[in-house]
Amino acid sequence: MTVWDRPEPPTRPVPLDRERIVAAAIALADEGGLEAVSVRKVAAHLDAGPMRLYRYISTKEELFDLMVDEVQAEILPGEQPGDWREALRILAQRTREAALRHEWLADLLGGRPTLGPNGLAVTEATLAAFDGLADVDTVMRAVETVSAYFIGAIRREIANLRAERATGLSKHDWQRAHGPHVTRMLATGRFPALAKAVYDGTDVDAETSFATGLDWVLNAVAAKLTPTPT
Amino acid sequence: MTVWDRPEPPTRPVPLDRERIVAAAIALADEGGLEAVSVRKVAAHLDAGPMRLYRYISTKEELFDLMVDEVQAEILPGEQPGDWREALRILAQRTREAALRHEWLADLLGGRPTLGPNGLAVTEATLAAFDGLADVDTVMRAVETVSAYFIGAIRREIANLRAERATGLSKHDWQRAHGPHVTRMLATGRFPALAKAVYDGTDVDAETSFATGLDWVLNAVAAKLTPTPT
DNA sequence: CTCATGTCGATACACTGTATTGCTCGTATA
DNA sequence: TATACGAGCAATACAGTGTATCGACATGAG
Repeated sequence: MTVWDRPEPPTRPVPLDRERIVAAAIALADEGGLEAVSVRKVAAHLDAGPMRLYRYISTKEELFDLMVDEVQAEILPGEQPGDWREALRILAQRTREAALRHEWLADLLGGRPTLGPNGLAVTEATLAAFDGLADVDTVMRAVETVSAYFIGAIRREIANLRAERATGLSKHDWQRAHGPHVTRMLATGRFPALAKAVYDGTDVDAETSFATGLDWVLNAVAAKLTPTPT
Repeated sequence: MTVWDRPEPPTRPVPLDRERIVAAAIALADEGGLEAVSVRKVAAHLDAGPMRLYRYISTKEELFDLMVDEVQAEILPGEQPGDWREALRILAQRTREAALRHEWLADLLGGRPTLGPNGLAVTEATLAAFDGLADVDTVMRAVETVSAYFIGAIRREIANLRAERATGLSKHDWQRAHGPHVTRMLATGRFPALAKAVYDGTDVDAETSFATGLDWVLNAVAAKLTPTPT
């Protein structure tokens, strides 16, 4: 029985951990969207059988949770500026940028409570920015309001971006982009305000739109933090 | 060959239209969530073969679009109050109520542009509320900001509601509700601001939280509509 | 060397969205 | 009245999904 007759010893399965799994899932989602993430495909990228992943996650939804938490790490800023306004703005912007890097994030944002370590850290950072500026309840309202705003704004931005892409890369020509349907609807005269907005409105890029709205919301928060004394 | 020997003539398929299809899909989603909506199940509820639906929609995503548009009809208020603030508040509240009736709406809100007739009508109503109060661009920013807020807020509310429900109907006991994990994390001392918020914060019901944030955002909009004269 | 343990791969199941195919039946024409 | 046509439908099929179950097998302990 020479070496040539004996088969090589069975290769041990490549070591695995959540980090690797999540990384593979994120890679798949980054190009192909959330629906490109299937247990089988993730496993294949790791040279593993599909069922093996279920030692690390117990359901596919948990995988999504891990993906979101992983991306939250990208959002955490290194240093917190002293100015609460600046701190909040940075957090919002970084969330937006993360969503632009990982468009699938828009599908998940706000969909489930973020209780992972990084998610909690982001919440902590947000709350910490208000430290000492108001009572706990006001701070809670402020955090909720600001984050509700930017989650909604990010979702819409990504949704529009995809819609534009789907209608063949037309840049900012709303009506032609979304095809004859909207044009026809507007022509019915049943939507005068909308028609005016579409035809007379200035095309403003998504970033400034986001920043403007954010600024408004921060103004609102500021007004509540330092209530105008009688 | 008596009547008794002859089989009844083959029953003509029950007539179908988008309205019926969408209604069936909504019924399924209302109890069971979006994932309970499958082409086969919708068709079965209508005594039809699955493939028949593809005469009315060309993809499942289109079915979702129709569902959203259908629910938007519930949002449209009958009469528009003259006060823009009141008008916006009503639109936001009605959207929230619709989402509470149809929780799956939270999963779809903001996910795609709403170009259906009812969706356009809602946008029209929103824009119309600002008629004559500011230039087109300011109005656009205002509409975007307010709707971004309430979409984000509704999503979070539904997400929390589901999370609570999943952890066994515990009412407002955040830490106990989400199990030992959060408690343990808070005990690490790495999230002081969060811990303070959880332990010292007042439990406020979702509706007032929503209304409060909405009010703040509306304040911000108001400030931009009537800029303080020098 | 043997045995227990825990992990993995294979297999299986119920189900998904949708393309294709050919039948069937109501209608229009000859 | 007989025939051809064409639309709308059901049936079938396919590739893929998430996940339960189970048998084998390598690894560590005794």
